[in-house]
Amino acid sequence: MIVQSIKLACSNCNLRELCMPLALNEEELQKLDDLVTIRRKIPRGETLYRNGERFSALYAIRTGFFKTTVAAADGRDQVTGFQMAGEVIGLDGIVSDQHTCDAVALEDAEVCSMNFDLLEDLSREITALQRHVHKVMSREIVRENGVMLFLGSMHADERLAGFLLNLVQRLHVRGFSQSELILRMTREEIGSYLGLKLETISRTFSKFVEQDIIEVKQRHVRILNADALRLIVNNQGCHTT
Amino acid sequence: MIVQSIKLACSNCNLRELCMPLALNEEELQKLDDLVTIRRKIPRGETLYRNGERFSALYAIRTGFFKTTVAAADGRDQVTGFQMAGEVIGLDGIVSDQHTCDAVALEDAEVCSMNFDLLEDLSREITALQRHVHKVMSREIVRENGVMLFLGSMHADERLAGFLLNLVQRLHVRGFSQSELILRMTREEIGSYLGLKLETISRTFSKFVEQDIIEVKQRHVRILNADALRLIVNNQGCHTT
DNA sequence: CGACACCTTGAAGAGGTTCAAGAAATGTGG
DNA sequence: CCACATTTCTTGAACCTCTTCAAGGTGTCG
Repeated sequence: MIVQSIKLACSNCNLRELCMPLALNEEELQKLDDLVTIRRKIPRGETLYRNGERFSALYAIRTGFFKTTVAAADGRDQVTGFQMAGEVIGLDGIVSDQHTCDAVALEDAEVCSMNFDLLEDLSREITALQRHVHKVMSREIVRENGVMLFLGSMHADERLAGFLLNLVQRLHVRGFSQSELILRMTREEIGSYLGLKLETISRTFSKFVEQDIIEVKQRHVRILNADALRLIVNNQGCHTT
Repeated sequence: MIVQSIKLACSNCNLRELCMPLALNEEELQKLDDLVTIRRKIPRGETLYRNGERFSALYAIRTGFFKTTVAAADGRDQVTGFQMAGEVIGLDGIVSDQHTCDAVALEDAEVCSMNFDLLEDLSREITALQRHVHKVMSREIVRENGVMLFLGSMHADERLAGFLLNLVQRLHVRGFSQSELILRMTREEIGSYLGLKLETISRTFSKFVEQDIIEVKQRHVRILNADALRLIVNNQGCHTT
């Protein structure tokens, strides 16, 4: 757990548009910079926080890729999300002052730590920041609603197609390709997130490859036919069998 | 859509402990009362809000019972939650100023409408209220994490057992029995929530009845052996087959 | 009382899982 | 830099849970 006291500056951060999309004046930006003072590096495989740990801060991801998981009483666990640069994690800890899931770096990562008490103080002063915090939390609720729809009423190929489209869309917003991506997680982690076994993920990938919808070389995926994926998600992909 | 301008008073509300568990002074309570001025009655079967509708307020449920659903592009829909008195709904609308799910009353209901802009204004003034809003949203995120765990990695009997325990626990907090409950929703709605078909719900109920874990008379359920349900959820109920 | 929505149960079927084996990639230490 | 161990991925075959389809039963409300 490496904590560095490097002075950061939201005002200069190229992720601000994603992370803090606000129209702030000079003074407000300065206060924001004062809030986000600590940067933490999380090597691949290490946790940013764990279930049961005391909650004190939200984290804005600067670089890297995370998964969050919740554990059942008997040890089974479920991936609840994958998070990338510009996204905020740690919201689960607010309600009970304890984190209720684990956040694990899937590649070397760097996060900006935002002390939550200070964030609350500041968001009482800066209306736009208050609104932003509310939107970040609401967005997470809506995202989870979408996952529930996937898990509760979609087939394996629909889930995986939607997953790929979602990933590539988020990467595209960050300036990456619309059609190529590198998976930072294993088949097993994808499976856990989608409520499927790793073998099913592998088979479904193979099926998509056979249909010339994607190319797969290990973690490297190229989308050849995004429309086909969209049709599959919308359950109109039956005739393509 | 019946809107009444009845003057309400949080200060007198017997649900305040659930809905707004705050230590507020006289003046703050008065401001809260000013915020919550509109009460809406929603007859059974009607919607409080719909996907696509403009978002303007959160709703605190005074009486009655709701379900929320999200719809897929092809029409399939998924129940994302059941909400009862003292719970707050509408959080999904904050992020995009539009609701992204439907909220349907499963029995005649009454809600207190809280204009969200005013709520934000007030929560900048009252620290305890700000904190409370954050906790309500975080609680919803954590709840949905739990549902994802259910949907993603549990069997039919585990899901239903967990569902019953959760319902009865929430009812108990509200002063109802720990062992008896009346289901306000159909088997199909339970099934949708749990990612199962209504026949599976029915069969699993029957299985629990045969094992003397519960009694079922239509919507009326009596829990005879809560420990057995807990064992099932924790995946230690195998030997009871 | 009749119409309708809801629930139960059986039998057949499908989608995904489990088990197993081997291949490919990745990392480690000499 | 190569050999070896380990992790990850793919694919096949058998199996199982849940779904689908179907029919009949129960409760409710005008």
